Amino acid sequence: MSKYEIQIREIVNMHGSITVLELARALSVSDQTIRRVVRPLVERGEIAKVHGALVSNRSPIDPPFMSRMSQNKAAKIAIARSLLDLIKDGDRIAIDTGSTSAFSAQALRERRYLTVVTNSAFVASTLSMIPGNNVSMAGTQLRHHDGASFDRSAFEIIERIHVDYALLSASLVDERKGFLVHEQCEVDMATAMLENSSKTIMAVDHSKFLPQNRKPSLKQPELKPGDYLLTDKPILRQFQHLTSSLNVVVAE
Amino acid sequence: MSKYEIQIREIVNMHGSITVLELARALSVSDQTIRRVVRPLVERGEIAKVHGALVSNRSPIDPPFMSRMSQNKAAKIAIARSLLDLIKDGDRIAIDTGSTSAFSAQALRERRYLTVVTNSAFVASTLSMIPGNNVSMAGTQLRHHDGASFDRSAFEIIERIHVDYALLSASLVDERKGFLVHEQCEVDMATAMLENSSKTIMAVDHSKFLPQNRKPSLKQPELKPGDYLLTDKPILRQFQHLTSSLNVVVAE
DNA sequence: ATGTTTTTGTTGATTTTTGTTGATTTCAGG
DNA sequence: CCTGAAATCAACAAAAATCAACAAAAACAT
Repeated sequence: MSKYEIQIREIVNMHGSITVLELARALSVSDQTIRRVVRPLVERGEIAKVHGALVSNRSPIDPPFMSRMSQNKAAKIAIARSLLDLIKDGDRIAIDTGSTSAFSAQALRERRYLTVVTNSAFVASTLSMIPGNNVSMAGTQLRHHDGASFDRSAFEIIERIHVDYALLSASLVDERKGFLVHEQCEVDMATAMLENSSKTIMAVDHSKFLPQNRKPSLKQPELKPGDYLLTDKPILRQFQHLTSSLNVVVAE
Repeated sequence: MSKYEIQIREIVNMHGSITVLELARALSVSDQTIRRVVRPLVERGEIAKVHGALVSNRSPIDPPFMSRMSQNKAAKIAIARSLLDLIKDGDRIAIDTGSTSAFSAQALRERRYLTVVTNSAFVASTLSMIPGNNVSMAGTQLRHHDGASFDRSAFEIIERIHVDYALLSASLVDERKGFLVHEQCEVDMATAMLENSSKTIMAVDHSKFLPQNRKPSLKQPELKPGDYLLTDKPILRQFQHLTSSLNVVVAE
């Protein structure tokens, strides 16, 4: 491993795309050196190379958020549309971060006079443009991978506004432990939303019921009897004990 | 894959549609090169092509409000792109609301490690997805017509973060009174941003120099000598006294 | 110090990309 | 259906990027 490796990765990712010659000048070495150092990086797939330039494979075009958004797109859109059966004009709703929520926000553009509170800048931006809506963005500093906020002010605002529904999501549904996510701040946010809403809507597409490579371990707050579970395929037997007290809505 | 691919996708998506020749000029290459680079993109379906132009096939999911603010789109895009000459990787910038700012945010996706503070949910959402950026959303309750916030917390956050540049806009440039907007809260926000930045960039397309049906009456804060004025046509004689102490940048 | 190993820069041959020219196609309007 | 302007395509020459090989420099161990 060369001493330039870290710098090169950093610079390439920072620029998105840069020519070998520019990089050579930046590090004051010859272009040939850059080529040599870069070769193993390319082989390992850490950065991509085309004739004329090195390009970061962390493409700014479709950042992680949007790419996550496109996984199981059809299912998420179906779920988002079935949400429209629950949410009526004038309802008040808290919406969490996540790709399903992003699609839900798109769908909810059909509704009017919504009161929305969310910690996702994308959701806030989408729904704030609708005339008649009253949208509050909770939080200040935004995470770069999904444009969501989890700072103290985010919680203060969630806790200040009481809503009819909290729209939550999860990364994995575990047979024994229930709805799981990756980060504690997400649990905290879900808890705050749940506590300040009359009913909770948990939206998880069927892929969340399948085993995953990156396993989340943190448990979402307990749903109340009568809360909703939105999904896109019938609940398998081994999960039914989790959903027996819930209103299960299967989209499609 | 060519080294221009990322830029081409970005520009095409930003414009919605653009001719091959315009794109060639934007990247300072020949039209033939564009055609060659674009061919595989079209084959892969990443952008669409018709006789005469390249058109973005992005789902309506992506630019929710870009279409609504399509007045003088070309001019605003030109201004946004010329902003890239001023703003470098790692700069700190405050961005106000408005369509020019929205286009600027799109353009600034090319930059990395920006510190951004804005009261526009759209700008915040757009730039927060870029890896390395540090984006703060100022404010909570969002106006429905532009997704911007002007509540007390918005000002508190603007005043807490000092930046290199404040990117401001105006609704009309008046020969005698200078840069005008419709609402007092916009003036207040502009003032707060200006006071907490080293340099101010005022971005107004040429249509703002023409008489308008709905006349704004409130005066934006005074620019400092050495501040920037970005526009898309040369300044007419009768306005030159307003801009004499400024760095005027005419896009295109 | 000395010899060995590794890294780096230089050179010229090779490959890829780019710009230019002119022929061909497409489109809009009579 | 025809015509002129604009867009596109094909082909070739020029420019730029890449690669391979070798020599110089630096780092290392003894």
